[in-house]
Amino acid sequence: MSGEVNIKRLAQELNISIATVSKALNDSYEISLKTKNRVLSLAKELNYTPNPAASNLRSNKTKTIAVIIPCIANNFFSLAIKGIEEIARKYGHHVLIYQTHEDTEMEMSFTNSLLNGRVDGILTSVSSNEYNSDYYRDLVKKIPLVFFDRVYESLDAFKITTDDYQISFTATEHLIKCGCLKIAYLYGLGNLPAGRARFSGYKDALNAHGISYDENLVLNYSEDEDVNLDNIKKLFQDQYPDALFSSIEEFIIPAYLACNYLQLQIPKDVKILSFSNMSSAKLLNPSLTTITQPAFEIGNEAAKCLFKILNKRGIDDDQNIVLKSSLIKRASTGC
Amino acid sequence: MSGEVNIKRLAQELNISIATVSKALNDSYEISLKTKNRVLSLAKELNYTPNPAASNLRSNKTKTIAVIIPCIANNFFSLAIKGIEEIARKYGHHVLIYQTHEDTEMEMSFTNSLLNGRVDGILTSVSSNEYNSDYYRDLVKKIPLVFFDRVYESLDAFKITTDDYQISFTATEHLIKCGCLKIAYLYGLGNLPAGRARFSGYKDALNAHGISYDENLVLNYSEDEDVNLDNIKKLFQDQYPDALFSSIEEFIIPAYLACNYLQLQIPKDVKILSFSNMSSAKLLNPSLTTITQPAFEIGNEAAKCLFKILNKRGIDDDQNIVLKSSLIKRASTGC
DNA sequence: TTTAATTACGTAAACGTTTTCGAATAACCC
DNA sequence: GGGTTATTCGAAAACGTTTACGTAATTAAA
Repeated sequence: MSGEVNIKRLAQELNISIATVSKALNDSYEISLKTKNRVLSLAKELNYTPNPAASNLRSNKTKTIAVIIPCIANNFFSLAIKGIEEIARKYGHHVLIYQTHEDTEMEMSFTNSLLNGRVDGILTSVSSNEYNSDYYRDLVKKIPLVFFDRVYESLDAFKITTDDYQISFTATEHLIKCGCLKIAYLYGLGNLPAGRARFSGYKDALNAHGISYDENLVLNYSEDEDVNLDNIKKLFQDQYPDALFSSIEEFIIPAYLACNYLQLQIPKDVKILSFSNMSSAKLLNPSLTTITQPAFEIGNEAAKCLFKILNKRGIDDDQNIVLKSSLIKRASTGC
Repeated sequence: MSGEVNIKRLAQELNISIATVSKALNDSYEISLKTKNRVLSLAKELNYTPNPAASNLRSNKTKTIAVIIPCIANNFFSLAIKGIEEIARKYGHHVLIYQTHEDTEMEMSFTNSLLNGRVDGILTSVSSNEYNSDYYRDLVKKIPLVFFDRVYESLDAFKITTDDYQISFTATEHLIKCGCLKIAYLYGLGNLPAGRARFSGYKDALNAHGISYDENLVLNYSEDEDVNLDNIKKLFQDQYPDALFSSIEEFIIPAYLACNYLQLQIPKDVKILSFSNMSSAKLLNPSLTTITQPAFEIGNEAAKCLFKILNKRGIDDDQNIVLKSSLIKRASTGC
């Protein structure tokens, strides 16, 4: 009764050739409706699905895409993946996930392992630890690829990003309007365009309001949580900032802890604002003013873009899609 | 110069047969060290990696595993995936991710799509919406599979779980010791063993301390956030509980919001305790007492278990691994 | 009626590996 | 030196599809 069910078996039981079966399954115009129905119903009865390896080997299509991100345990990326998955399902594609942990070597190693036909295309959000655009300049010629959020600006490639500069400017202005004059900047994302854009928005907003930029108020992110906590404490003790503007979510916890430790009242003594997709931002003590990126939509758009490429449609479309983030004002900035 | 590089090309350039190349690449004992080195170095030079589809088709090995979970944008699952990925990398395997969104139909559909040789094995955390153990009873005979966290108890299969009953008992006792007498239970996970175990721990702890169980204090989870919020408000207005014990993270935000809305002070008027892997639990207002599952380790153990099966080792080992969760006492329970 | 076009299906090659089996050479034993 | 055993490699089949091409039967066009 059983025994592996493959296309040959279907052909035998129906007394037709395997070519006919294959074409019927792929809804080819060469096959009559009658035969198609016979094939389909037997396939269903026997629970037949084509062997992916064989199909892929012959057709050079995998129905699989890869997502390469720094870390999955991050609100932004897990939401983005959710957005990607939704589109992948719609197109019947499978999704491979790779985490680089911000390690450029790993990032390249994963990517290279996908170039032998394992996937049809790649969605990637690059690591912030090194800027190797040479590698990606070659890569985009080899495989359909869409960058999202963490992109390489100079590259002639498809990119989905957000209005980092503008929203950062707006957010800084908000702090200024709330009366802050010494706004510390918690710097993340290294040399990536997103990191630089957020920083520029901050500096330009200061400048536009006649506040001089002070590099002593800028703190760089460390991958060691404890170091960040210590650095923030030190920042408070040395510079007495009246606000913290964090460019990444990872600073939130140490920032709040430092305030607790130093008995600083938020927002009375210091105001806090951060880029974040943390769902509990509204429940923090006090609730946190955030810049929230449309993470799900970014994933969604990136995937849509990739499938456009895979289906050879709209390649002439604009290569850059920029989505808007939103500033959600809450108690941590006071006003 | 270029042109697709495959095993035939390597063979030609080295003037040996493709069989020899293949064996050399797979480190076969039949091949001399000298030839192996020649092959390996040319492969490296040409950036050759075997075509996965061809390899898989012939060998019936995919070097790929699948992870099927309800939702990736959930702290527990994203951490678990991180744990899974770590092991998968160690074994050089790729990881496919599927989200069921608690939809049993989707869950079965995804799973079925993996039975034609797309993956070597599956890690799954089942949906809570329906209890279809018949399906899984058949499934485990067809493909290597390990359940984690959300398992089917009765099944003769590999399962990685946590001490839900015991930790739930302990947590309930903690609330009782803090003086609570009307502890409401926010019920999640439907009919799954984890859901029932957590509930039993709660009830048995009440019983052990001479507190009678009141079903009016039990609230069931709804997938609609607003409904949960309304239900919690209603619960407060009708039953005046002095504590909320939530069996899933999803109740936290509506619970806090309801308290805010009704001007109930935590922990003075009502104490809150919840299962959760939320990293910001310590920053909530007030900080939240949690039962935290070792999510990363669960993923880790589940993956290890799967690779044991795939490598046909230790099949005689115990099929069930139970890890310990921890009760982290914070301000929301007061004492 | 003849010819061309259309429809519906089959034959067989191809995709890039892995693996079985056989063969050739070298090494060893008595 | 005859026979056995290692060692090292190659020829060819196989994995389960897809697809270019051929062909027979039917239909349409002339």
